[in-house]
Amino acid sequence: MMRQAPELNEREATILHAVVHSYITTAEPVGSRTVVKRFALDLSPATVRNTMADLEEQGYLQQVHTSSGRVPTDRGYRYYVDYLMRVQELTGAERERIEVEYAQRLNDADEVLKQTSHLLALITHQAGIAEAPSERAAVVKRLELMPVTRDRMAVLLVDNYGRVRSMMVQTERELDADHLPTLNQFLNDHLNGVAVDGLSAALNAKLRNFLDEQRRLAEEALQVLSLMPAQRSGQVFLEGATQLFEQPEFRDIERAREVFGLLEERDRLVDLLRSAAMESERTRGSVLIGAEFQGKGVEGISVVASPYHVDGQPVGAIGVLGPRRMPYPRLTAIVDYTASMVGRILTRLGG
Amino acid sequence: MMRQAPELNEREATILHAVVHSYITTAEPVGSRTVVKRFALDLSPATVRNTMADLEEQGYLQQVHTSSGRVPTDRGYRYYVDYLMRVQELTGAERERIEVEYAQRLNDADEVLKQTSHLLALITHQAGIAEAPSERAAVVKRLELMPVTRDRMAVLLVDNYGRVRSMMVQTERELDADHLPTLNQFLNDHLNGVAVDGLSAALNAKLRNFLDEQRRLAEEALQVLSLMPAQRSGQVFLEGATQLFEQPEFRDIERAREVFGLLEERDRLVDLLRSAAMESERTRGSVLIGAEFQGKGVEGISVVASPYHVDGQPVGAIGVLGPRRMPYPRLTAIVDYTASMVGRILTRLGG
DNA sequence: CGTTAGCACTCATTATAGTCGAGTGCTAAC
DNA sequence: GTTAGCACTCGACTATAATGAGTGCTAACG
Repeated sequence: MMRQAPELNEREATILHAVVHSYITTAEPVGSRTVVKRFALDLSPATVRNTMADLEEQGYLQQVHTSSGRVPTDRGYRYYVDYLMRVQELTGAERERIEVEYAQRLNDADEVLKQTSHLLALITHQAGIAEAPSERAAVVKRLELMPVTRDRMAVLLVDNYGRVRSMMVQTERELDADHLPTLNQFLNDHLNGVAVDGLSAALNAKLRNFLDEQRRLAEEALQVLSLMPAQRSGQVFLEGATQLFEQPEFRDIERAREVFGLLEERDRLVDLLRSAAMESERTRGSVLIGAEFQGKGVEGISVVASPYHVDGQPVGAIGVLGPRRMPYPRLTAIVDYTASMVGRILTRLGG
Repeated sequence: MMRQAPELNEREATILHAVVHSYITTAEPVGSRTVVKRFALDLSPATVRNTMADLEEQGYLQQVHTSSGRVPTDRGYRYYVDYLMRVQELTGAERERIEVEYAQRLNDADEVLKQTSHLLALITHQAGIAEAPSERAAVVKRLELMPVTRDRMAVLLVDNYGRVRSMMVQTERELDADHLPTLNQFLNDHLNGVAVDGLSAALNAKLRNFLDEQRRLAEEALQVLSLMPAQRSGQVFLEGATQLFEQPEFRDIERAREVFGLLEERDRLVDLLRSAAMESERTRGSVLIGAEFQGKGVEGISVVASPYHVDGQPVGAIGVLGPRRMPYPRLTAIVDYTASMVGRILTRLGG
């Protein structure tokens, strides 16, 4: 039923599990009687009380006030997530739901991830977050210059995620329209497959091999590329934030305000999502709980996240954000499965 | 000091003005003594009480409970906005602040409007909303087909707002790469200046004039254009929503939830913004108050909005959303001025 | 010695009552 | 028409008590 659980003996583990589980579902502090009854333990409440006191002393549980029931601490949740909770398989219905959601035509990575944040919000009832692959790390599939006005030009770039990115460039001298197809041809011949933020470097490296006409083209191209604005990092999609109001922990206005403030600042949000996704290396489940966001200025929330991979490389992350009291078994399953879906779809897109 | 005020006699108007003004700044129900003192009226509280009772009977004021001070009703706010409030000139500092905010390089309409929502949120302390011009109504500046893979092609479109829109199109048969420049040339020769959602129609209309080679090109182009996905209507930018938590009317969780729910549904948001902006024809100030959003499922909020114009045509709207108790004189001034800025900038972009 | 029954104790929650004061409506006088 | 005076209303705040869920501790039990 549960993994090897260090530090705690079996009874302690059982009772911690019971408390966390009960609290997750009811949002009420858990008393000794409740534990015995709900989990049909063959123990008396008094015994459970003793164990609970031990768990409190070790920092896994906490009383909201003397003589109230117990509530998990961050540490308690962490232990639960790492060692106690049973991995929950997705039901057939859930799996199907996800498949259906991705069945429609999705043309590029941005659409896929927008859809993902929507899906996550919908089925988890938490805030769904999805970070698109960084534009910097993307690879050029196609590059094209397109004159717009006499002194402005659009640099158009299709990357391996199917996204088209356009940047306006102010050109110094007028462009020779007839000349452009040649230049475009040149660009595509030499820059296909290069990482977006390495375009200039790649061209520079090749420069010595070029002669005459080719060299002239390359220099011209370099000039344009140097004018390109810096690439943005991956866009973040967020959906379902309003659902957080349903959670009793956010009925307190100050709390709600803190969280919504966080959600509005996309930089901090990505930071959090990434931190959580990286947890998957260190601990199980890619879960970040409460105060584990050190110095990130938020407390009382958890993030369940998972990186998604394209060609074996992690290129972005998705996840959900909510109160610490979250149904982790279900959420980790959903997030992991969805992340693998996203990876698969993006890989297909890139081909 | 104030315009011709129908329906109400001078004293009533003065007192209504005083009550609304006071309530807007303090968020506290206004009593007769307060009115007399804060506005140095040459009347006794008792007289004011009588007039307030009259105003209540006529539906301009309201008591939150028997023997409490008065609070404006929707109707009261409406009268205040239409007839009583003094138009407030922007201070030099405010105006400069706005100019500075737009001084940086903004390459296309989307950036301009994103910046606008940010600016509005910042200086009004309400939620700032900005709707970009509809992509449908935009005019083609430049159109280009770009092969991506063997059977997929990007249709790239630069519009008169500097935006580049790209759409992936699945092509039936393989594209002849050498042939593409000719086709692109053809498209630009004939479709420049046409509205985006009228491309096919425009080409169809010209069809009979073409012969041979041209006709072949046109038919080819039509085929591609017919595959283009439908244009989206204008994107909405929203910023500063979190600031609404500061307002006492949104300290009630249920209220906050309602509003945030609304803000998350972009369709309803645009709808509201447009309704409010259109008010500028019917009433003064482009303000929509509380229950005036008939059947839109929101109460207790107001929107101050203003359309912006490009080439004399209204093509979008900007505004702010907050509680009904808003500093209308300042907000209408800011929103109007900002809207004219946006219009000016977009016009310049389009040239 | 681990487990449990019993019991005194704590503390959030709820209900009840009382006080205070801002503000009203009404009446009568100016 | 205006105003002073006054009884009245009602939310906000405070105090007090009752309730009950749940605890920690002690002593007895197997």
